[in-house]
Amino acid sequence: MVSRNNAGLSRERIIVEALHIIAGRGLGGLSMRRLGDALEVEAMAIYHHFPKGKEQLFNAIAAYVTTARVVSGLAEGEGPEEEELPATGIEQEDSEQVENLPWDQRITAWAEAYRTRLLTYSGALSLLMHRAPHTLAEKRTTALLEAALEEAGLSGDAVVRGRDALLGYCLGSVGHQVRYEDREDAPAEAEALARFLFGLRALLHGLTR
Amino acid sequence: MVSRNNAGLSRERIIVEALHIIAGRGLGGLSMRRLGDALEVEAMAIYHHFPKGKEQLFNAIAAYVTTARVVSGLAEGEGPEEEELPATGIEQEDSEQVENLPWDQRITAWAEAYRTRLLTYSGALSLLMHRAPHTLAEKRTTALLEAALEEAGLSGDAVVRGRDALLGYCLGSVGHQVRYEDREDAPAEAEALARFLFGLRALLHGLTR
DNA sequence: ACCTGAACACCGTTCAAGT
DNA sequence: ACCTGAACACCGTTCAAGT
Repeated sequence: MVSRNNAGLSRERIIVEALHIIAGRGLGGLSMRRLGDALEVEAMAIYHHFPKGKEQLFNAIAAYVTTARVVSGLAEGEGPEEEELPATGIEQEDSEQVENLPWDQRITAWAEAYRTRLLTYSGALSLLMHRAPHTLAEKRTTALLEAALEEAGLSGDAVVRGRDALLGYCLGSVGHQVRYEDREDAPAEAEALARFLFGLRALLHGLTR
Repeated sequence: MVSRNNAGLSRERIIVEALHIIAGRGLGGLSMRRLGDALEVEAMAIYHHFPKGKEQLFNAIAAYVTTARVVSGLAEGEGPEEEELPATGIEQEDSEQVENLPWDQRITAWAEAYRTRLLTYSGALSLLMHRAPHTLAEKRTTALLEAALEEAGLSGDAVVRGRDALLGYCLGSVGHQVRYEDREDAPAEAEALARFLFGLRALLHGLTR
């Protein structure tokens, strides 16, 4: 046993460690060799879990970041793949928690959680701009938003357009915040959240009247 | 004269060529060496115009993409720097064209132009997520949006919050569109524009009631 | 099945040198 | 002032080999 073979390598461990490096040194600071070092493994071992290399790892990170289970801090299970995942008890708990609220509170609760998740992994935000992996989480989000908007009285094209407006607003609101957060005139997080909710309420109001 | 020295190198030529490469091969396909080849120059010549290297070039690209003059297809002058640029006649013409419209049409005209610009350079969209260069164009946008919202009756915190909601919505709406455009369920551009305007109208309505 | 280690082509950047 | 060309450290990825 001359090697530092760590035997515990998995897709999720790799993704989590990659996100750790991204958080610390930025997306440009993530290299396969550095990732291997952090995992106490030769860089080439990563290719056994992501045969298509760094691009596939990026896709997996994008899927991971946009998967709801992550935000709950309950990400010890399997990591999300490009393929769909079977539902987990945890995710169902999350949605039941919210199931009996009025439509606008359901959307607001989802939006706040999504925003938190994106902010937590803000270093990976630029990965999301060109990747929309098919995940179960994405389908659930679509269903949640469309059902809520229908409950609010929307129908026809307005449902899918309203849903995209909300998805776009959340993505862009976080993007705008992250974009400006290294500037001297950047608002504190409390004010950033207040602005997010202000715009969200306005959008919801405008969509449903 | 043994070299391929092209003598016409400038910051703007470099930026434009870089955006061309990004459009063709993606952000990851842009390397200093490839950029040098496209400019018919040794890669190291670029460092004379961007002494701090690729990161500085990325910042300049981000500034360029978010500068209004570009969208008019009138970008033959000097490129935007990280520092402010003096106003140009072209930009003034643009704003006068719009100056006498009602506030909501001013915002909508700006938003459509901004969206077009971001879509034109969508390959560089992820560069914007972590860069907010101080440009004259940004100050003008801020002024335009805030003045329009005040004219609509907003005051106090609502002005800056409404302004950020609009900036976030535009960025995110384009981001959401680009994100999904390689998927089979992606809407055509006409529908994408319709969705953008639908959400924008809703947001404007909600902000001002 | 899972990981190593050498190898290859490519990359960003520095620096001394050329004009 | 502006560009070249060699050099260096680092990178992604392939592949044969080890266990």
